[in-house]
Amino acid sequence: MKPHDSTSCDHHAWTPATKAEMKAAFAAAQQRAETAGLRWTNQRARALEMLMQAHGPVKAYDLIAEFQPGGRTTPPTVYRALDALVELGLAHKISSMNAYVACTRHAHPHHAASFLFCDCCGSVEEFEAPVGEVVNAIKAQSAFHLNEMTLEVHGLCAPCQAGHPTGR
Amino acid sequence: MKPHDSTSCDHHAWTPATKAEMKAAFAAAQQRAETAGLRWTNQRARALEMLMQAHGPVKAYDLIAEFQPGGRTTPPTVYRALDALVELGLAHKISSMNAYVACTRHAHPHHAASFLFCDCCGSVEEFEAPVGEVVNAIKAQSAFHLNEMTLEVHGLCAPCQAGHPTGR
DNA sequence: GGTAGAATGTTATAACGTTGCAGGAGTCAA
DNA sequence: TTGACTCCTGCAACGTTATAACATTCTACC
Repeated sequence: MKPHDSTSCDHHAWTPATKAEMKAAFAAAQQRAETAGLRWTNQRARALEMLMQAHGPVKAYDLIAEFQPGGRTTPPTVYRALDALVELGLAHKISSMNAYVACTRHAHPHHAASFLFCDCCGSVEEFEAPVGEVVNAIKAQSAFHLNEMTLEVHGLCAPCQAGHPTGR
Repeated sequence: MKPHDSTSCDHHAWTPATKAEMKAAFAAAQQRAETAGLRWTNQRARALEMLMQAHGPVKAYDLIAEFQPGGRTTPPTVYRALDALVELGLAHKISSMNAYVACTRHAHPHHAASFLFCDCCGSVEEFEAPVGEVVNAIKAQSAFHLNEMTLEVHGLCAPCQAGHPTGR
C-alpha cells in the first residue's frame, strides 16, 4: 500500500500538548532526572518542549533548525539532549523514520514503546501493546533476558480505511 | 547495561547459510519474485547471496564495498536490490542499526519481523513472536488495519547472562 | 522490429549522526 | 574558597546513510 498523494491528505491528527500538560510533564521530567542522577538543563527542557508542541514525530534536524529562535544550534547539542530524554524515558526514537516523539505513557517507565503508523495519511499513534505473551515467549524460547522492546506497526488508521483520512 | 568491551566478545554466533540452504533459498526467491511480478535479477541474487553468507546483519555500505569483486558499485544499485528483497519478504531491514538481514522465516511471508539483539555481544537472532494478542488489541483499541509489524528487542542472550558470551 | 515497462547505471547531493577537544557550570570535601 | 571532580555544552570537522534526477539498457510481448 502506497501513501495517498499529498492533495488527499493535507491535515493534522496529532494534538500538541496543552499548557497544563506541558507544566505537569516538566515537573515530572525534572523529578525523574533528579532520581536518575542527571541534570535537568535548559537544552533538555527545550528539546522536550519542542517534541511536546509538535504535530507528530520530529526529525532531529528540524529541531536543530529551530532550537534557538535567534541563533544557530549544532547537531551534537540536539542529539545529546534527545539522548538524555530517551534515557530518561521521556521520549522515544522512531528508528524507521529517524524521528523522535515525546512519550505519552509516563505512567509506565521504559514500557514497550509501540507505535501505529498510518501509511496513508502519515499519522503516528503511540499505544499500549499487550506484550505479555511475547515476553513469555522470549524467556521460554530463547532464555533471553529482555531489557527493552520497540514495536512499529504499519497499516491504515480508521479514517483512512473509511476513505476519510484525518491524520497528518 | 553497556556492551562489554571488544576484548571480551571477539567471536561469532551467527551461522552463514550452507550451500544447500543457499540453493533452496534461491529457488524459493525466484519463485516468489515470479508470483509477485518482479524479475529475479543478478543484482538481487547477489544481494541475497551476500546477506545469507554474512555473519549477521549487514550494512548497506558494506554490501556496496564488496558487491562487485572487481569493480565499483554505487549506492542506488544496492539500495534498490535491498528494497526489492524486502518487498519480496526475503530480507528485513533493521532500522535501529541501519542494517539488513536475510529472512529466516520463509514459511511465513510478511510475518511479524522480530529480532533479539544482545546488548553485550552484539548477536542478533530472528524469532517467531506470538503476536496474536497484540494484533487483536490493535484491531480492538484502534480500529487500525494492520499491514506489517516489526519488533526489536534488546537485552542479553543466554550465554552473556551466564558470563560466557558467544555472540558476535 | 517496435514498444512499453522494469531494471540498472551515473552523477551529484541531501539527510542523518558522530568524534574529539576545549571550556563552562554545578557539587562536594577539605 | 580552593581545588578536584563530574556533568554538560559549544564548536569544527568528519563520517555514514540514503535519495534525487536523469540517461540507458534489458526483457517480455505484440
